[in-house]
Amino acid sequence: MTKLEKPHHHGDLREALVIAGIELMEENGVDALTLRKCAARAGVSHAAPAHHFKGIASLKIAIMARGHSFFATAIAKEMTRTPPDPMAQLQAVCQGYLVFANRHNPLFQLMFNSSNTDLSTITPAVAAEFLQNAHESYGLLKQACEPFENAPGAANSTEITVWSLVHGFAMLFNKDSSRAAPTGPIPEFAKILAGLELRIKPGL
Amino acid sequence: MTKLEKPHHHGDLREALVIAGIELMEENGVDALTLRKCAARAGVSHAAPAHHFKGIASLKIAIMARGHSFFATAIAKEMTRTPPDPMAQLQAVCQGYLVFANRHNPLFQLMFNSSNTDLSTITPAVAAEFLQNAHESYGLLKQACEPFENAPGAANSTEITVWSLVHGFAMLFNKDSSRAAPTGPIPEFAKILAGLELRIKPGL
DNA sequence: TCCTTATTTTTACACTGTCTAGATAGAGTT
DNA sequence: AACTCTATCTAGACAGTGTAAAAATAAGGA
Repeated sequence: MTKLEKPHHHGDLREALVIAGIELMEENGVDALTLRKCAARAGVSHAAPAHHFKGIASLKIAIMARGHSFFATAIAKEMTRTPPDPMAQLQAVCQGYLVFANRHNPLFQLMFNSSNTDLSTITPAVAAEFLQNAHESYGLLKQACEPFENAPGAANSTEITVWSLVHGFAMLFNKDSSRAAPTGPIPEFAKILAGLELRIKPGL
Repeated sequence: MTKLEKPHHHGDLREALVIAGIELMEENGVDALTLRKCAARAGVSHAAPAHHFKGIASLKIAIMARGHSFFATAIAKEMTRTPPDPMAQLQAVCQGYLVFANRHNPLFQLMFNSSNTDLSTITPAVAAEFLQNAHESYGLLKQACEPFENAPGAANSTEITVWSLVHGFAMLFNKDSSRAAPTGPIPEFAKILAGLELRIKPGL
């Protein structure tokens, strides 16, 4: 069979389904993500995905894994174009975090919606990929927190604090959250982060 | 007609649907919330809810409003049983926040899932009730932040900081979040909050 | 070539949200 | 009391969804 004819096999249906899902969400929001629509967009029957993903939950995890990969890339890019000052680096991580949450809002919502994060019924390989990619972005933040002091008796308090802070800020005060502040203008996150008055570890 | 016979009218179907929805979620998670199941549990046909809510989105908003009411109550209760020291009060607010997020996790997830927060197609009265109740809990947090200094040039930085912090912490580090820390044990939130080193306003 | 496996389609089913038309109850109004 | 009018509810239908099973097709090796 020549390459010009349409083969029965798709070639890389798995990849096509992930891409289709991301596109559907970017175009029409989280709820537009549907197994059948993904299949249709990939040019394949609605039951075809079953051979690559155990079900819609499994496909969602795969999409979330891809999202976390983009996420880590976005944060890393922001870091590389920032001078190696500790505070500037940490600001860059948060900047990347918030920019991604804005630019890929539906994907971001999916990634951090805990009702999708039931890995128990998922193909182990897909679950593993998701966890690894998710840890990647956290590693960048952890690394950026390294130079700063922690609270006494909590070796990781800074990273927990900053992660909670930036994540909560992204969830609550991004564009389109109708619940947002009954309390005047929202400060820039950079100012919020500076308000933590983090201290460089002695001897650095 | 005597009160003993079953009337054609339900009596308070609207209320019954809200309760049914909350019960369904508490029993089987967020995804168990379904228009038809709510109707069934309220002992009514699947089309009956249409007269009280424009659709499932509208019912969800009503449930979220009820949730925010419980939420504010839980926070207020925690405040009243705490001595009127500013820092203790703020800790109490966060304690109430996190306890609620744990004890009513599906409801909490629903309340803060922005994909449900499209008020544009909703009955205005339902939307208004939701916004009012949502602002109630925020008011308590704002009030507890009142005694503390804000960052220069941001009159509300403390409340934004604390709200982001506690909300992010609740989302990321509650039980069952499979993405949680690749980084050792999670500190108590009280320690995290104390780490902010908030200062009482001069003259208080 | 034949067999085996991987991939996809077809068909079917239960469940969901929504819409329509019709039935019934409740509350006036005259 | 009879009549209307409105609110509420039921019954039925429809398109879309996820999932499962069986049949068809392609790909690759023996």
